[in-house]
Amino acid sequence: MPATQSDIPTLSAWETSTIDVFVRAASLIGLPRSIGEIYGLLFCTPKALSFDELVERLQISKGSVSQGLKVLRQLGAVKLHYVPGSRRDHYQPELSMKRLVRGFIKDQFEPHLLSGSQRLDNIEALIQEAGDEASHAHALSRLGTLRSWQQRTRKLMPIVMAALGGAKFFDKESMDQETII
Amino acid sequence: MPATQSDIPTLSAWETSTIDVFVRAASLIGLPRSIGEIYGLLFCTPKALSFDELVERLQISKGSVSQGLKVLRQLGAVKLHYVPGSRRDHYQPELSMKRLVRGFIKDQFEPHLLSGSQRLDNIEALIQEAGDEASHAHALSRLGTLRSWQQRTRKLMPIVMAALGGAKFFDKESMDQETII
DNA sequence: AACTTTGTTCAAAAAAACTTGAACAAAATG
DNA sequence: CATTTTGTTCAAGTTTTTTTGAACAAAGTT
Repeated sequence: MPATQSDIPTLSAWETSTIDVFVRAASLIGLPRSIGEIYGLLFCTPKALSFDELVERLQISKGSVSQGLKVLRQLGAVKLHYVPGSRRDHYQPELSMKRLVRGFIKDQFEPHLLSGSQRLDNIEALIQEAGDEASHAHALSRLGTLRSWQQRTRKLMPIVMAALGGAKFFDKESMDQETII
Repeated sequence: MPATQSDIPTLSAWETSTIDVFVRAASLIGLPRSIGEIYGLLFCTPKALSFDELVERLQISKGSVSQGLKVLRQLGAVKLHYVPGSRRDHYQPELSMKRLVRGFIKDQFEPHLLSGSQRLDNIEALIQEAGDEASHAHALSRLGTLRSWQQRTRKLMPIVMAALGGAKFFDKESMDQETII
């Protein structure tokens, strides 16, 4: 008894529009369309969706779904949801903006900041061994600017997270939306 | 007397590495390599550079430099610098992190947020006219989440700008780096 | 006015990013 | 253990983005 519950229900108008919002958002942060589609459909759907349901409803290839889910898991943007009686993995979207942002920063931003530090040290060495003494001062000054930017970016992250975690703390005007923390 | 001061001085090692940092940064925020190169070279150089100097030193086409400078001007990331006795435009980099970030947000981020509002209103309409009454509640709940995210993003921007404008206000530990505001 | 300098535009070429689908691995089932 | 189910991998194909360079416009020179 296969119990095939797959009618491949087509996407409704509001689902299509909502997915479109996520496709645009994905592209804004440099993620491919397919990832926006996957997250978008999970976001629209009340119950957890399986791999196959994503393939069928979005009409994209298994390869895209597999890779897309991999990235989304890594970002912490989707969670595995165990469904009793099914062998398939089921996925649900992470709905906490704070966690979504943290995942993105940790995965896509911080690594660049870190590797940046080493690069700047390397640049300092290159300036030292350069022949032209006259321009050392300027080069070192600019390197200082770069280091200052990097430091300030690092300090910004906790502030952003704090603002998302308890907006109350920073903004007395709006203790209203407790929906999603 | 043409006074041609163009030796096409080749890029030094530290300049190449520094430009590389900006190429990576550009790619991180979704801007093409050539824009990172242009800003990077301006950043490295003590004096303002002309269009031609950018073409020659970076060895990229006039088209790329023209388009790249256009975007950088729009972002407020480079400033025109008048050089007496020269008919050419000369450019200098914006060195204020706060202004750079503000330019980026204003130009690349806010437009999406704005158009987003209209899209969400449109989605609400689509939900209303949908046939399936049962799922209205869920759809509207998710729309609420989207609106909350949008609102929180909007509130985040001023906080970020404030943190960059006077980090003093948020972080008592570091009243040290007054270099670039 | 003819010529030169300076920079922009845009169609075509090149490069990069994304998607597909078939082959493959891993694990459950009969 | 053979078979089916479920999902991953990756080379090849497709699409999108970026770069190039030649034609063009605008303004300054002589």
